Amino acid sequence: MHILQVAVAAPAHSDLPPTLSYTSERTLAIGSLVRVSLGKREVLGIVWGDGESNENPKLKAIEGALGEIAPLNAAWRALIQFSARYYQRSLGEVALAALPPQLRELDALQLAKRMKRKPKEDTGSDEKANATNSVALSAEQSLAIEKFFSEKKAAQPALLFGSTGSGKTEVYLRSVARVLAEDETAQVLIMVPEINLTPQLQSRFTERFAAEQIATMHSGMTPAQRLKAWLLAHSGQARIILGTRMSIFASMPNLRLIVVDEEHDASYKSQDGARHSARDLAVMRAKLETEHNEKPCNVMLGSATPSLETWQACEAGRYQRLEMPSRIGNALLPKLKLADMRLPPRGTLFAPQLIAVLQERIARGEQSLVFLNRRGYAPVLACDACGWKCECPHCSAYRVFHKSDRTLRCHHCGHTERVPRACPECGNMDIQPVGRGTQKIEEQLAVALGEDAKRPDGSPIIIRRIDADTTKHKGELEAQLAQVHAGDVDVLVGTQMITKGHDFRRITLVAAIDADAALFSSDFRAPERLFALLMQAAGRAGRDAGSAASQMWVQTRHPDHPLFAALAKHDYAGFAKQQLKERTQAQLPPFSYQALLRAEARTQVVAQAFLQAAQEAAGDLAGEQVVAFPPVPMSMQRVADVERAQMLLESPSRVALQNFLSQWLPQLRALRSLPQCKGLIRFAVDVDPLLI
DNA sequence: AGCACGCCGACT
DNA sequence: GTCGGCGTGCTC
Repeated sequence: MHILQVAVAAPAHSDLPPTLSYTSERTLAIGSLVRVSLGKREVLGIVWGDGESNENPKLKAIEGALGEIAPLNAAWRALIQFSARYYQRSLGEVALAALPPQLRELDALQLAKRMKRKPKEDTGSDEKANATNSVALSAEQSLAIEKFFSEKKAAQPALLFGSTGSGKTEVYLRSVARVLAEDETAQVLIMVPEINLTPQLQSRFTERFAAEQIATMHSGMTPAQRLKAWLLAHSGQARIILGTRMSIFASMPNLRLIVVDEEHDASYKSQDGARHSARDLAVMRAKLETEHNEKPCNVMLGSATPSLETWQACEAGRYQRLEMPSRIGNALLPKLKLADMRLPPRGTLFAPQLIAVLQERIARGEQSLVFLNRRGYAPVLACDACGWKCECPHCSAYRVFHKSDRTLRCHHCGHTERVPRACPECGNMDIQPVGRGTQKIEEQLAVALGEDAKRPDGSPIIIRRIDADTTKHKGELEAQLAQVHAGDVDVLVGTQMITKGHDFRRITLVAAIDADAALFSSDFRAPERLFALLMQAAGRAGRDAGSAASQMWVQTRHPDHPLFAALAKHDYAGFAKQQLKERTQAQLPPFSYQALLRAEARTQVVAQAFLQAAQEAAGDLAGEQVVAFPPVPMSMQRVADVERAQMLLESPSRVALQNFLSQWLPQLRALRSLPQCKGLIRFAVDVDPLLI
């Protein structure tokens, strides 16, 4: 009789140990998938070890093994183990969440049927005519690839620092081709921030590697598609895996290369469940794969505006930096123009100079892009007489006025109501939308550009708005983008979603309506994000070599801010240097490490009381290395009638913070029974939070 | 997390 | 008299 240690989907902080012991008639390889009974139900588990465990004589036997599926390998298990430890979640929770949902639900019969079905035979036959590397490489690209494969220490992470349009994608493609050609079993993982925003990257991979099975992984897929993609990767049939942050946990037995495109993008940080950073895990995974396998696994992080964490790692020599400063075809980056918003009267939406240049572009038959670079721009309804605003009854937020169906909607809890005819407080009939939504920007822009504005052929101008509202149905985004590409649109108005991933070759002017909120934000990462956003937006313009006169306009009341000086020179390095200096002085990341403890409760008092008790518990453990700041309400204090508070922990040492958290968190469960914590709903820790 | 057991309000 | 609310407790 064998005793197996099995990881099951136990929640973060139940009293259960990391693995549960079961007996088995026959021995099973570590990493095998098994069905086990847990309480009254049968769940999927992963064999994590086979230690003798004599303390419990009445162990249950495993119900069965999923023998058709190969065991998960040691490198994968090491990644799961690391992630559970680092992000302070239970092993089972992380391990099982990393498997496709359908694998967990399938009963043995269905699964056997699926496995028996012959996987589609490789139609690409033997001539893997993959590398149709027809495009000539620039000198910078060649050098980057050579350095990536030769100069660095094995498995040292590399940053591909290439400006917009420098051809990073081609470097990814060549690197992938090289890894696949060197070893016929090799697998590569390409991660992108949001798959639906990067169809161009996806199609370039499918075209270039037409003979390869490519598995895509993202949250928009159906459960069946996810299972299929997972099996393709796990079995090694798919050698290229293209996916969002979830794909970092895919099982790839022969992983040799990980590419993280737009590595600075915040969507690599999960915002629910185990709040992991897929970018950081990619670096760790490459290291673990190298340690556990015979052949090394490399990791390449690509960005024109890297995260300051990554940049600092290069400065410190921990990462290799591959630089590609030039744009392909010598296309010029647009010239930065600042519209000083202190000059026109307060409340002016568009600077007169901006309107003038927009009219010029229209007259020349060129396209422009106008975007709102901050959230909270949504229009709210307000009463002039008594000052009433359309607050959500369940959240500490205003509901947003949707003109199309005349409703007030809360974007946090979904609460929706018809727009009231009169002010609910004082009965005043004159309630007006305030604030600037994209809808309003679109309307006002039409007014500002004037009715007499005409296209070169004399037809009326067309302004097109693209935002979450106009693209919520499938295919709408693509259809609208196609219109832009076809030249049927003169001015494109939208949120920052349109600055991501799409090339608008005919756009010669990009304008950011209001950059100021980020300049003096309490969030220390706001300038970093603003710089990246504006650089990315600028990259949308002037990709065609012919458009030497393309411009990037930014409206601001602080035109002298150093961020704009760096932006004007497209000088990320200078900007990073200045930011890192500030971060050193303030002892902020990457020069310190942070974690947040968040609490949710019926009342704010209880949420804070719990954190208060947690802070007291931290007292002895924290030592001098870890500072626990006082509890504060979260910036979104109430969502769907749940009050939220949080507490920041900071340490100059990652290890000290880790050690502290792993001792502290188990103690916190006991605090729930304190009288002042009655009504606490849940608490969770966020390691390396992006938003504080 | 599920899924039980367990003790108090409005319904056929 | 039951159906069902969600509070507390357990799962190898």
